[in-house]
This record gives sequence, C-alpha cells and structure tokens, in this order.
Amino acid sequence: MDNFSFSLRNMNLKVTPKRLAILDILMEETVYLSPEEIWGKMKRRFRKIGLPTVYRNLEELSEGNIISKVNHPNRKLYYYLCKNQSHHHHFICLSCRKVEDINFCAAKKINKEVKTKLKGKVISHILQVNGLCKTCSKKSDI
Amino acid sequence: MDNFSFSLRNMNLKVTPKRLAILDILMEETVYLSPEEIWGKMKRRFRKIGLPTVYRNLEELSEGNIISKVNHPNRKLYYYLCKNQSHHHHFICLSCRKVEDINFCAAKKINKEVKTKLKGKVISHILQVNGLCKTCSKKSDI
DNA sequence: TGTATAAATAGAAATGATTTCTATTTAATA
DNA sequence: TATTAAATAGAAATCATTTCTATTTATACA
Repeated sequence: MDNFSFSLRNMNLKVTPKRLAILDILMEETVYLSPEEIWGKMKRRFRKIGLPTVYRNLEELSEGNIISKVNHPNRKLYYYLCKNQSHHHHFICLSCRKVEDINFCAAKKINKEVKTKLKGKVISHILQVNGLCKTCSKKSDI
Repeated sequence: MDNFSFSLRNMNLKVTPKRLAILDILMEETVYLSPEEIWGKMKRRFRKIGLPTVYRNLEELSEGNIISKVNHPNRKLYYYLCKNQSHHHHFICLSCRKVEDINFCAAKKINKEVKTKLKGKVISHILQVNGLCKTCSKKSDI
C-alpha cells in the first residue's frame, strides 16, 4: 500500500481511483492548480468525472493536510501538494504560479505572544509570501 | 481636514460622505465585518446606499492599506480597520470575531530567505493567526 | 469469494456572494 | 458657478462553488 493510500485510510477516507488520480496529478506539478484545471486533467483519465467530485475531494484532502490551499489575491481556490512533508510555508509566484518552500515558521513566537499577551488559543495560522520567482523576476526587469 | 480625508486624497480618491461613513463605522468596531453587515449599518445613515458601492469602497480602501482584509476559513470577505497604524499582523477570534494585534512580523527574515535562497522578489505577505480570544477560549472550556 | 452497507460519485440544478452595467449625481477644480 | 472626471444607485448578470438525488463502489466480514 502506497503512502497516499495509507494517508487516506488514516483519515477514514476510502481509497478510490479518483482520489488517487487527483493526488497523482498534483504530485506531478510544481505549480498550484484550480479545481477546474484539475478537473480538466481528470477528464483525460476518466470518461466519467464530475466537477463536484473534484471539489469535494480537494476539500477533504486539504482538511487532512495532505494538500494545501493557496491564498490567492484573486480570492479563487487553488491547491498545491507539498512534496516536503515537514511543517513549512510557501512562496508563490503570482506570475507563473510556481510554489517554493520557505523554511521558516513563526509558530513558536506567535504561540508565545498569543498565550502571554492575548491569553488566547491558537487554532491555525497562515503564512504565505507572494511575489515573483527567480525566473519571472528576471523577465519583469526588461 | 481629518486623517481619513487626508488619506483619501493621498490615494486620489474623492472625499465622499459614504467613504467617510464606512471608515467611521469600521472605526467603532473591534471585530471584523462583512460587506453586507457594513451595508446594513450604512442603511441606517443613508436613505440611498447600494451594496456595490460598499463593496467598491471597501476594495479601494483595502487597496490603499487603510483597512485590511481578513482571511477567513469560510473564504468569505471581511474587513477590519487597524487602529494601530504601524505594520503588524492580526489574531482573529473565530468565535466572536474580535481582532487583536500581533506585534510580530517575519518580513525581514522572509525577505532574506526569499532573496538569498529563492532569488525571488517579494510582493506581499500574509500572516494571520486564527483562534479563540481570551474570553471565548474560557467559554469553550466548559 | 459473495453480500451488506456506508461512503463516494455523476450529473443536473441551485445558490449567493460578488461584479458589471448604465444612467444619474456629486466632489473637486479653477 | 461651470466643468469634468469620479462616484453612486439600482437592476441585472456572473460564475465559482455547493447542494441534491439516484446510482455506483470500496470495504468489511460472513
């Protein structure tokens, strides 16, 4: 049983061909994709595949932290599969959509500040850097 | 001329009663509000006020960094006016919507990492902490 | 290996937050 | 005060996302 199947079982999700295909598609990408784009790729693999199925699965996989949501300025939904499993954050290129890891996490300091100063409870945190990747920033120099 | 009028002029926006009222409404709040909620409050002040006007103004004010967008897990649009002008980030309570400042910014470290490791260009960054505020975390203990 | 059962899916349809459009009004400028 | 570009109201459209229901399928277990 491969890693993905194991993860799916762990979250009480059945191991279906469509779920595995979505993960396989995302696994091949270095850029974030929209549900509709993933649907497009799924249609090449399955004669019957509904867009709601893609949406539902992406949401479930994201819920289980197998894939991550991208916070895009255009407020549309995009997903990305982190090849690196350890906790980290992302740099996203607004031009070519490439996602790169940022090996930096403020969680500790943040948790401390919230705990001591605000006396609150942290549920989640978002840290994302938007910009232009190496290649695209060179292009925009022209 | 008050501060808001000055800011509006600075961004080449006309100083209209509706813009000032939106800012005034947000100024009174310690919680983030949806465009529709702000519209509701606007309707108490103006006989004629369109929801698109509220949306447009909120977007413009956000563009000019006078107010900030909240990244809510439900993906809906919410806005908040920071009383504290200096660059900082927010802790938002998912229960009562209260927004509190986090006097911590990872920008320097992030910029350094993006510059040296990724050779990219940072355009913006999002740092937001979601959780339960002091009061709400006590309630949920019950 | 069959059978039961809850979960997953397809496809159509609905939803509703957000945006667009156009005629009218208004703030700013001189 | 007249001019003009920007702002607005209100209706209408958009379209990404979700819901719904009948059908199919993965899984557990006899």
